[in-house]
Amino acid sequence: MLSKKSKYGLKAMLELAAVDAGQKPIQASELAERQRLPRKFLEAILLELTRHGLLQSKLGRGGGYVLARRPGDITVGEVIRVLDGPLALIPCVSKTAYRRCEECLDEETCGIRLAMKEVRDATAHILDNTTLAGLNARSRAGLARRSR
Amino acid sequence: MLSKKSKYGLKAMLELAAVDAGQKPIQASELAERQRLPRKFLEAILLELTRHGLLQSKLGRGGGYVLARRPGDITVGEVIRVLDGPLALIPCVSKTAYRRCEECLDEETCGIRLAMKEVRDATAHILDNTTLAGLNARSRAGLARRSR
DNA sequence: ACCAAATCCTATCAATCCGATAGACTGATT
DNA sequence: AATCAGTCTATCGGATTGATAGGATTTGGT
Repeated sequence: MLSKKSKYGLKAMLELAAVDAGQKPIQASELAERQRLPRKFLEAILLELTRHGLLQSKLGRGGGYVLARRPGDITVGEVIRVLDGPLALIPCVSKTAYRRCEECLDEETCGIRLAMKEVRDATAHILDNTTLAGLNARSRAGLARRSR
Repeated sequence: MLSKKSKYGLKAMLELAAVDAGQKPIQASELAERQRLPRKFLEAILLELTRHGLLQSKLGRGGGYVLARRPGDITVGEVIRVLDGPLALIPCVSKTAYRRCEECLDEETCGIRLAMKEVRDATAHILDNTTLAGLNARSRAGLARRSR
């Protein structure tokens, strides 16, 4: 399951991407309100995203958060990896955080591993090619279609 | 993450599929030993798989477990759904167990939902087309390649 | 009839993670 | 100085996870 942490983090990032005048920072409280997210929890999430270089923060009055890169250059995969860890369903097929499965008798011929590798590759392919900008564009397209 | 429950369950199912004379039941203790899995925990898992009709059990002495269908007719997706629940990463894109995301403002235009739907479709496509027999065949193929 | 072997069932457990909140501190702006 | 907003630490209840214990029940062998 995708944790609420990732969900909330993505919502905030998408919101920031949608505004994207690229300049004036938006406060955590503002983001929380717009998306109806628990303020304090969101703060912790934004902090983590900042530490990992996906957001830039500005302290003090008039401060807040801005995307560290352009919305077309930040992928959903990145955000999820920061907040939830590796995409792979089992550690032995993770590219970013490989670990052996301790109870596995023979990794090379493990059937489960074969299946999970396929899943992880497909997932990574999708999420690493889905950018914030791209998602927002598709959202807007859906909205337009509905109101016709 | 794939839980150990699913992992252990799949290992046991694959082992049963590999034997597959289709007749003599294999005991939980036997399966646990061959795959080095905690016996009691595995028992509970096998029980659950039986309840959901993926295994057939035989009580009493000489009892044990047999696959309920042929190994080519049981998919990895089925097993995981029984033991871990829906494949979808968020409930609002699950086909087998749809539920609304309560904090979502507008499901139709939710960007996260769009991305997660793609992932769930790709995952389901893979896992629902991967059978126990198929996996075992690929394992054997890998083994043969190695020993050349 | 009896015993042994096996599944089935219930209860419980420690450990971990998840979602969330509180409060103090630091830095920037006016 | 006052205020605003991010940063840090600590803590919390609750749920889930992985696992074990102990017994009840069914079956086959002798």
